[in-house]
Amino acid sequence: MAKNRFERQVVLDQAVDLFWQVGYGGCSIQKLSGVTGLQVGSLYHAFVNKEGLFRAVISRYAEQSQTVLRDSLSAAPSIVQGVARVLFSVMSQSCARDYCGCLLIKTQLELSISAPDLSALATEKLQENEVLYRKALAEVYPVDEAEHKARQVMMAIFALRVYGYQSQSQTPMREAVQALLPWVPLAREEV
Amino acid sequence: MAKNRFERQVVLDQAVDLFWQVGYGGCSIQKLSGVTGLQVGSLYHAFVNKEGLFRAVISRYAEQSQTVLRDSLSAAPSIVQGVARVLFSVMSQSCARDYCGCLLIKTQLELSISAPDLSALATEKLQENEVLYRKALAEVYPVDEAEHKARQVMMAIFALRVYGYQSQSQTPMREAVQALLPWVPLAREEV
DNA sequence: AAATATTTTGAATGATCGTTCAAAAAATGA
DNA sequence: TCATTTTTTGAACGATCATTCAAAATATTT
Repeated sequence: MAKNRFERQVVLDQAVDLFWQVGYGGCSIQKLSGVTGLQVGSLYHAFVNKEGLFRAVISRYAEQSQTVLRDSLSAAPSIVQGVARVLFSVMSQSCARDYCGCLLIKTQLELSISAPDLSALATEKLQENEVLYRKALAEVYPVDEAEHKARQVMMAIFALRVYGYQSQSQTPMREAVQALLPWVPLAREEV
Repeated sequence: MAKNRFERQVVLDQAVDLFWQVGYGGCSIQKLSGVTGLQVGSLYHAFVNKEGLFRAVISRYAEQSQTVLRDSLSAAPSIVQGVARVLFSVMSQSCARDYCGCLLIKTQLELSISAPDLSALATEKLQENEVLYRKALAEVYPVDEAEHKARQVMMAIFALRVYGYQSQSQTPMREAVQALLPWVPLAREEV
């Protein structure tokens, strides 16, 4: 059993970047070959087909962002300050020059008709994020209120991920999020 | 000067549906030929190329949705009730079986890297919608408050357009929007 | 070291892509 | 009606697409 000569995670990260930028339909196996340095046949050997590679890419992306989310929430002095930090992070990403949104949201929208299974996979991963917020918020709120607030946080992030395409600065977004989620301490200097 | 034998608006509406469902990249000229009944050459004669047809499609879609938006806001007994009606409309669309989101949002996300001009066109049209909300709200609020509330409405709609892919029923969305936009009268029976 | 198993190569396949264009059809102006 | 202009046709082009596969290279086992 000869081992792979490439590092699966490195290849996946390169594939994540390309899919993230141009979407599932805009990304060809030949382009992925160019970006990863693997030949076309090797990609098929390792991931079966384009859909298999994309599923691995979605899982990799979701896994990474869930790790970041978990760490951000647990590292903050309080849950709500953790939520505030995550929101700040999303807002600052939106203003970066090479901003290209959220891969899961983009996948959900792009493939809902032409590849419902892949769209549903992205939806599942997003729902796992909502569960993370719910569990964290349940530590300081009653469960039903935590559920509601988690949904509100998800919706605020969705809004930022879309609004980020037209916003140049963070200020209007921060004001808007503060109005939408008044229970999140965005105003304090240290969040 | 021989007249076109097809009706431009009908063809555009058919093209809107296809682009809306499968996106810019997922939509080929040959498929558009099949859907519209026009031959490939006729489409090129009328719209120059795929990008030209897509620009016309985006304008058509935006024009239609702006008309609906304007009418909804002006027909309501008050501005805020008009906003409530629009939000209800978005929520009910999200729960339809053939839901496929908002063409402008999908375009913005899909093409931000591979076709920035087309992505920016979609952004412009969305900003025109925000202006409509702002002008309407300025009739009952101070201009700066109208500006803030218009942005909040846009963000709530963005959130619904994305969250709609995972929500089965309207109730959780209505509760969330009510929490995010407490000044919008969603609770009343007649909005 | 030899035999075996696995991975990597990269050219080739047929399908589909966006686009072109000369010829045919249809509409208009005279 | 006839000449002219415009629209429509639909086959064809090269490029790119997802996928395949036999041969070569490499790793593991014996």
